[in-house]
Amino acid sequence: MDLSLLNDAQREAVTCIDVPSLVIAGAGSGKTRVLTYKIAYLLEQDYKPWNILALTFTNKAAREMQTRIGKLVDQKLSSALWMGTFHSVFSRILRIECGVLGFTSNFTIYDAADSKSLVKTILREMQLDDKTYKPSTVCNRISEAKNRLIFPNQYLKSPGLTEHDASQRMPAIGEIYLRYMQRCRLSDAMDFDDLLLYTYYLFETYPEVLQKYQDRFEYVLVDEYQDTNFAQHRIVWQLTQHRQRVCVVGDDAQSIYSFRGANIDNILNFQKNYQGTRLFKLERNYRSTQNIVRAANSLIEHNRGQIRKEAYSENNEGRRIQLFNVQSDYEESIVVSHKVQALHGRDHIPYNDIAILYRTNSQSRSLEESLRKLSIPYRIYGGLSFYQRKEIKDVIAYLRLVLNPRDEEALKRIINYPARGIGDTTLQKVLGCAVENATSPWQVLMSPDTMNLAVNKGTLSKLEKFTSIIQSFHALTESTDAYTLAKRICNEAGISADINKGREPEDISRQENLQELMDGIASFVEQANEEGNSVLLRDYLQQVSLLSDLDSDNTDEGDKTDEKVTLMTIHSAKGLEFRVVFVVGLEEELFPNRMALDEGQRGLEEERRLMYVAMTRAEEQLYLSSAKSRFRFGKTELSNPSRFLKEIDEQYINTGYGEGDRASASSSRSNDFLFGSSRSDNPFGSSRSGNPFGSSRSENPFASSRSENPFGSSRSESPFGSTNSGNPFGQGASGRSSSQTGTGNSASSNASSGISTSNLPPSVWGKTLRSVTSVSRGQSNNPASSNGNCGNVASAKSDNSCGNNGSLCVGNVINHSRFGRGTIVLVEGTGLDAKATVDFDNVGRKILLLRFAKFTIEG
DNA sequence: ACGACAAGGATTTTT
DNA sequence: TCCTTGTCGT
Repeated sequence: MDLSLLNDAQREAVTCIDVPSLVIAGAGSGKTRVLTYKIAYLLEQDYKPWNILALTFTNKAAREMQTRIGKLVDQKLSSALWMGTFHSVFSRILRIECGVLGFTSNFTIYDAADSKSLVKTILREMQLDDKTYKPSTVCNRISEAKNRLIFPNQYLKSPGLTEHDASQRMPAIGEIYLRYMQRCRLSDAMDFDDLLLYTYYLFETYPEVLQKYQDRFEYVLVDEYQDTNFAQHRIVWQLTQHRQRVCVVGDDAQSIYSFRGANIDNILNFQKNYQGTRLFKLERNYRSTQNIVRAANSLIEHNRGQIRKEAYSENNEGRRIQLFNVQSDYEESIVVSHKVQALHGRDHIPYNDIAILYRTNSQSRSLEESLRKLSIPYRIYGGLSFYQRKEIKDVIAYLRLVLNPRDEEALKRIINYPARGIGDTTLQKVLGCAVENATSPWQVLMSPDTMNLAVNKGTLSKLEKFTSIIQSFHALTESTDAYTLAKRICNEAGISADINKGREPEDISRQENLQELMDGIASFVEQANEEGNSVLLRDYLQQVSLLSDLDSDNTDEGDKTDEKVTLMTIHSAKGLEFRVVFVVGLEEELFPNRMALDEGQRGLEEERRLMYVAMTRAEEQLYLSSAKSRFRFGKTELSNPSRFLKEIDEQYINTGYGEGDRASASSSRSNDFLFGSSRSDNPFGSSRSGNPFGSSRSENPFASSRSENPFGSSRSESPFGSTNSGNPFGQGASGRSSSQTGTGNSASSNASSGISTSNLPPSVWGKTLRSVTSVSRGQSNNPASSNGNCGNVASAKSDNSCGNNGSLCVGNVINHSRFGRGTIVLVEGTGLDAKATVDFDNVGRKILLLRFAKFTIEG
C-alpha cells in the first residue's frame, strides 16, 4: 500500500495502531481517506477483516468506505469487514443475542412514528391530557433518558429527573417511560434508541457475551465521533476497554446532532477516557478555497469549547463570498435561480456541481418554483421520506405484523385497513383487554374468550377473519421469499385492490409508490439470491427498517449522469461537497432557528456549527442570502439578517449582487443590514432557566448518569422497575427469567428462540433457498424470474457443469444487470450450486450464484 | 362504522 | 400554508 499519497499528519494517524488515536479532522481534510487507509493498513498488518469494526454515521458512508477500501486491498477482504452504522451493526448482534433479553430474533424496530403512536396510546390509557403531555415532548424525554442509559426504574428513582418533570407539570413521565418499555417488550419491538440501550445492557449484564465481541473486535474505528451520544460512547468503551485498540475520527466543529442526543463531550473527553491517546489534527483543507476556509474559521471562532485547530487551505485564494440581501423569500428564489442559470450557461458549471442548502425543508418550495420556471433541473433530498408515505407504511405494517404478530403498532395500523368493519371502539376494547391481561393485542385476538374480550358476534367474526388471514401469511414466513410473500399479501389482503381503484393523480402516485416498494423488495430478493443470502421476509425487514431514503435512493440508476442542482437541508449535506454552494435563508429565527435559540448558548453554538458545515461544503464559490421578509405559517413575516452574517469576517465577503448579474436589477443592494441599527433592540440570547439539557452540567438532570455506571455491578436487580413475575422485563412470553439464567452459555440458550439467519453461511440455507426458488419462479409476475434479457444465462444455468463445458468460462466478460461490466475469474460448483467469482469494473469482486445471476456474456 | 367537513395546530434537523 | 386532528351526520 502506498502511504506516500498521504500528508504527514494523515500518515501518522494511519500508522498509529498501538495506542488509542483521536483524529480531529477539519472539513475537507481527508478524514475518510485516513479511515480507509488506516483500515487497509490494519489489514496489511495482518488484522483479519472480521476482527475490525468500523462504525459510521450513515449506511451510505459505510458503503462508500467499503468500496474505497476494496480498491486499496482485495475486495474479498474489505467485504468481510464489520462495517455499518451503530444501529445496523448492533441490531445484527442483537438479533443473534437477544434471546436472553426476552426478545426474539424477529423483533420489530419501531420508527419514530411508532414510538409517538405508542406514547399516545399510553397517555390515553393513563387518562393524561395530551395537551399538557405533548407526545413529542414525552418521546424526546424518553429518548434522552435512553441515550444516557437511564432505565425506567432509575428514572423514577432519580430526584433530579422527577423533580424536573414535576416542575414542567408532567410528573408522570417516568411512569409513561416504564409502561412504554414494557409495552415494547410485549410487542417484541425495539425503538431506535433501544438498539443501543439493549446492546449496552446486554454487554453489561452478560460478560460472556461481551467477551465474545471484545474478542471478535480487535480494532474498533468510529467515524463522525462528534455525533455519537453517550450510549454509543459507552458501547465503544465496553468493546475496547481492554485492548484500547480504538481510533475515533471527527470534528468537534461539525457536531450538529445534539438534538438527537449527540454529545460533543465524547470527543472532547476522549483523551481523558483513554489514557495515552495520541491526538492527530488534520488541519489542511483540500476542498475549499482559502477565502472559504478563512471565512468559516472566522465564524466558528465565536464558539467556545472547541478543540483548537488551525484549518487552512493551500488552494487558490478564490473569490469572496457573495452576499445577497433581498426583499423576500420570493425574490431570494429568483435571484438564486438566475445565478444558477448564469453559472451553468456562462461559466459552464454542471448543475450537479451546484447545491442550494437551507435550514428547513419548507424552504425548498419557493426555490423549486423558480427553478422550474427557468427549466433548471433539480433534485430534492429529504422531505417526506419514501418510507413515511402512508401507502408504504401500510404495506410495511402488514409485513411487520405477518412476521411478528405481537407488533402492536403494526396491528393498530392495519387492523382496519383496508376497511373491514373493525372500528375504533373495537380496537380500544382489544387494546384495553390486552393491557388488563398484560399481554399483546394479538394474544387477545387469538383467545378472545379467555381474555374476556367483550365484543358482539359480528365483530368477533370480523376479527377472526383478520387473524386467520395474517396467520395464513405467517405460516409462509419460513419458506417463502419476501417478494412472493409481499405480493400475496398485497393481493389477498385487498391492498392492491384498494390502491388500484382510484384514478386521481394522487391515486396514481400511490400506485407508483406501491410499485416502487414492490420493485425494491424484488430487487432485494434478487440480490440476496445472487449473493447466496437468505431471502425471507425477516431478512428484508431487517434492513429496510434501518434504511433512510438518502441511503437507498440516489444510488446509481443513471441518476448520476443526470445533471441536476441539489437541494437539501444542511444536515443532509454533511460530508458532501460541491463546487458552488448557496446557503439561503440567513435570517434570525430561521437560521439560527428559533427553537435552537430557545435552548440558549448551547443551541446557538450548534446552529453556528451548522452554518460552519454549510459554508465548508463549498469548494470554489459560496453564496449566502438573506431576505427581509418571508412567507411563513401562512403569512408574511419580517425578519432580520442572521447574526452569522456579522460574525463572518467582512474581508472575505462581497455584499450585494456582484458582477453585473441580471439579478442585480433588484432594488436592494445596500449593505446596511450588516451594520444597521435594527439589531440592538433584538431580544435574543435569553436562555430559559430550567432547560433540562442545558449546557451547564450541574443543572442537567441526567448528568449523574455520566460519571457512574447506572447499573452498578448487580446483575440481579432489574432496571425496568418492579413488574409481575420474577422476570425483570415484566413479561413472560419468552418463558425465561432472563437475567438470572445468564451465566450459562448464551449462544446455546439463544438457540431456542431462533437464531438470526443472515449471518450463517449460505450452505446452511441451501435447502430453504431451493424451495424458495421453485416458489418464486412459479410466479409469472415476479420480475426476478421473468426477465427476458438473459438468454445466455439460461444456458449457463441449466448446464450442469458450466465450469468446463458450459457457456461460462474464466476470462469471459459479462454485463450484469446491476453490477455492470465484469470479468469471470473463477467458476466453481455444479448444478444449482454453481458459482462464479467476478471482478466488476466498478463495484469490485463479487461471488454470484449462477442460477440467480442476471447477466449477458459479452462477445 | 365511516365518510365528509371544520377547526386547529404546527411547522428543525434523522439513525 | 399545509397537514393532522376532531366532530358531525349518515
